[in-house]
Amino acid sequence: MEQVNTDNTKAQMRKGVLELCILSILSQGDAYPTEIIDKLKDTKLVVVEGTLYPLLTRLKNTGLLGYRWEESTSGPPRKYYKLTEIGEQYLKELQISWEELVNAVNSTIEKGKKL
Amino acid sequence: MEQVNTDNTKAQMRKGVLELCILSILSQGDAYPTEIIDKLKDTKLVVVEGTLYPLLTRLKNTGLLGYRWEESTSGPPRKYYKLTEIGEQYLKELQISWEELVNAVNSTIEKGKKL
DNA sequence: TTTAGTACTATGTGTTGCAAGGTACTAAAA
DNA sequence: TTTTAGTACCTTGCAACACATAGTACTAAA
Repeated sequence: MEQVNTDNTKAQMRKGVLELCILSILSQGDAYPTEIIDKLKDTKLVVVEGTLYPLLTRLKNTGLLGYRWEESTSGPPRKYYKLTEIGEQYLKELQISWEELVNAVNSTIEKGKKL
Repeated sequence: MEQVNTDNTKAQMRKGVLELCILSILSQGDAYPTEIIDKLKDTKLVVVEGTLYPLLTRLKNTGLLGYRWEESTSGPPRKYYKLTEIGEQYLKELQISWEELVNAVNSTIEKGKKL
């Protein structure tokens, strides 16, 4: 018998929506990775470096993000990421997909609650 | 430059929530796999056999589901899955996790839309 | 000159969704 | 009787992803 692992499922649930959240945050203004992690933490979405950095690189390589280096007075230079025009369009698509998913899941849950 | 792949992200978004949806459907009453796929399709969540069967086996092995065989007059026998008591409790937890996720993501999106 | 804090990067692992292919049962058509 | 269509279940192999872990490097204060 395998173990019941709620935490694992919670982690799985977050897959995919991270991309949406990161693009949303960057639509508010440029940000560097550590800043993004803090902002996600504010909304109860805990993401660690090992997750965020590869994801940002992926988004950059697909042309959704650009970046620039900026000096810091309190440590190493920061890599500020910025939403490209393609990224903005893509974000709108993802927002629609997200709404559709929420509706689909909620309608399934609602049907269950009726009985 | 890699390709921008919306479909892939959509698929990723659904990860984890499938478990929630399947348990929700089974909370409405016992069902066999093909039936579950049809019900998910009704709510715009397309799931294929290669996804569902391993998932059902996993849920059974963790004790969240049980099953029984039932004869059919129109084809091979059907494997009816049923939510166990542990499964019902687990479903409640997942529903809470889902609500938390929706709130977290929506608050991130909302902040973006303000600017 | 050592320590603490900040920041970015790389590697390896486990889980998962899915495509593709396969088996087997029933009933109706050829 | 054989073939075809419909239904249903199952397995294998792959690619993507999140994460743990470990490492490098810069600044400032102790």
